[in-house]
Amino acid sequence: MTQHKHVTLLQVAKHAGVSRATASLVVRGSKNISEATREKVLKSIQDLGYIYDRVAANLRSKSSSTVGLIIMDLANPFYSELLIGIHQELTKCGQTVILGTTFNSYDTQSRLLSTMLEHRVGGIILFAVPGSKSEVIEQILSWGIPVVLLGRKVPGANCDYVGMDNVMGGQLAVDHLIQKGHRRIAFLGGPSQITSWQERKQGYDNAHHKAGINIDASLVIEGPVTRESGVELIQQILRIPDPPTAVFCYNDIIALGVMMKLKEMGLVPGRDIGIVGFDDIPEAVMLSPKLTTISSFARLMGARAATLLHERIEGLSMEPQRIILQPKLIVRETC
Amino acid sequence: MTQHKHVTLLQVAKHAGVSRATASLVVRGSKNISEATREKVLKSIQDLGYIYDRVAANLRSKSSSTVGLIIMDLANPFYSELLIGIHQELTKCGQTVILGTTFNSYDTQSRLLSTMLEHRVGGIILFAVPGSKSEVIEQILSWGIPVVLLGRKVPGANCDYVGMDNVMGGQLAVDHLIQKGHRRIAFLGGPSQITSWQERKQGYDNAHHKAGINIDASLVIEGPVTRESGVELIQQILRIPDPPTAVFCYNDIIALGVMMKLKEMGLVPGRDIGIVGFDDIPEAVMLSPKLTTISSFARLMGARAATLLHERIEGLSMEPQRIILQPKLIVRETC
DNA sequence: CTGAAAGCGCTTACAG
DNA sequence: CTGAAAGCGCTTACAG
Repeated sequence: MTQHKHVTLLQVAKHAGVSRATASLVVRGSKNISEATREKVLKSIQDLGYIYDRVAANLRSKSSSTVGLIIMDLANPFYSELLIGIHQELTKCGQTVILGTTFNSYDTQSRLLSTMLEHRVGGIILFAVPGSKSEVIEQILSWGIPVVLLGRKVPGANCDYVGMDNVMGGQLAVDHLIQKGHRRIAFLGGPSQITSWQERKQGYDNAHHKAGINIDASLVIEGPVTRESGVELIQQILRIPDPPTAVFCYNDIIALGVMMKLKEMGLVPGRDIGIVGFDDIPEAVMLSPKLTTISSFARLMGARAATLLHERIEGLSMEPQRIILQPKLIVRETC
Repeated sequence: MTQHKHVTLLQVAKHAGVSRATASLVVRGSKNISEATREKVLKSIQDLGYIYDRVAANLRSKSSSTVGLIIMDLANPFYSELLIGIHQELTKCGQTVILGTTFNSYDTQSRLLSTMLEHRVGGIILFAVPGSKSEVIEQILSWGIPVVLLGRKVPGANCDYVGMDNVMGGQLAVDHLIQKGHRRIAFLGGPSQITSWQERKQGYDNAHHKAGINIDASLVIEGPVTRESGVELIQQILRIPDPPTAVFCYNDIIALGVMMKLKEMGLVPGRDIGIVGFDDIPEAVMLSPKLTTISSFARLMGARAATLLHERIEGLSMEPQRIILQPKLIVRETC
């Protein structure tokens, strides 16, 4: 039963009294093998404790059964949700996931990309770091390895993209705040170099224009995507001469920090100050008051990216796709 | 610059005017290569757009640069934290992580283990599903592939284990509740088949015995590890004739559900009913009132497991280790 | 279904 | 450092 030395397919074949080619067909689940032969081989595999070497098989057949996934930061539940969606979908089609996290570092991303290419992944799902170059993407594509960009576009890169309508999301959020009577609305947090920030800001602008409200640039402050940054930014914005009556946060993580600090200051979100987040992470509903936010359907987004990548790997040659999910305003208690 | 066909090491060698063996030494960073030769080869690699094929190299040299990681559920921040710790540590030593999630399904775990073995991982970190058999572990070990068990022991399996002192954790939690004057303390949630549940329950028992309080079996209800389960269980336990005045939750996820429901019922955790959780997930501090809990140092636990696995892979042959982290009571606002 | 041969891209081992 | 050969474990292609 237990076997200490490495068992190869040839040994299995000998044990079963068939040829190596036949054994190979059996492990790959070929149709043109008689039931009797299949059973003989499977029994030998059991008896010898044989493990199929997918790595060797991939080398010979020039195929791959792995997919690289590069995201920013597991600590943000938004990415966990994304990962869940991707992982579920990819596992369904027999792909194994190689994981990498960049923590927003360009160098880390470069290193991860190299590592994954060296491991001969069949494709890559990339949540790109700010400042990513389209040349890098194009180069990978030119090697025949499909790339699906997730959440953030890379300007100039002509490849598949799955993301959401951030402009619309920003607009929905700010429309709602305006409709609730707010006129001075801050936009807090997030790095302004990335497209999703720019797009949400665009939505913020659009909503103001539509309502005929002038934008006060001092109400827009960027920052890293952490709770700490939220804590910091809300203090900063409340110190200005004419502070905002409501805040649109770049995402829920920022909103978490903002709310923590507000409660500490004795202010009640939703009563004393309006707040809208972005992403609808599971935590949003656990806060009190519950966070009003824009859902970005992270799991679905992940699943879509996985499906798209899988189609590419299967060689369905179509034009680069752009899948843009529509955001949804989830009104809860903070506005 | 850009290259459409697969470039091999032999082509690089020819381009650089050296032998294949020399080129191989360069890509592996060997010391006994002159600086001039190294530069020539590196230039050719650049010019041709060569990608080192780690898969082929691993096949030939019978080594591996990947590690398999099997956990339950990414949606629980406890596992995200674990993953962060593991991932950071493993990346440091040049290992690539292959990820799998079981969602508590034995079959899924079996499938993931097979897949990882077929991918020739150098080792496996396993957060074992309830009901895992020690034979399976022993078999993998017998193939020379180290396994580190994380968080949950598998009875009978003689291999490395990194976890925490759950008995002590349970005891700390319940000691604290007793010291705060509670006498009827519920233990809610978690699957009783897994060792960590049994150990926390043991701690619960110990604290009661130490204080000379009888245990009322009707105060202990198990259940799945979800917020929904927390919501359900707190309702159930408050309906009994003589309800508890405090609750020790199997973990913070359960506590989250419990607190949500209590607040909905108009009860204030910490004032009307005492609550202690387990794990100290980042959310614990974001709740209001903030959750008193037992920290299980997830990131550290992950890092320790990764280091241990790495040592094993390096072939440091020592007795199977048991690393048991000490839990810590974090007193906040719910008790 | 079998059998013998070649090859995937690399490393190993060795004589020079 | 070079060069030629063998081999890691598999698949491919083909004649039988």
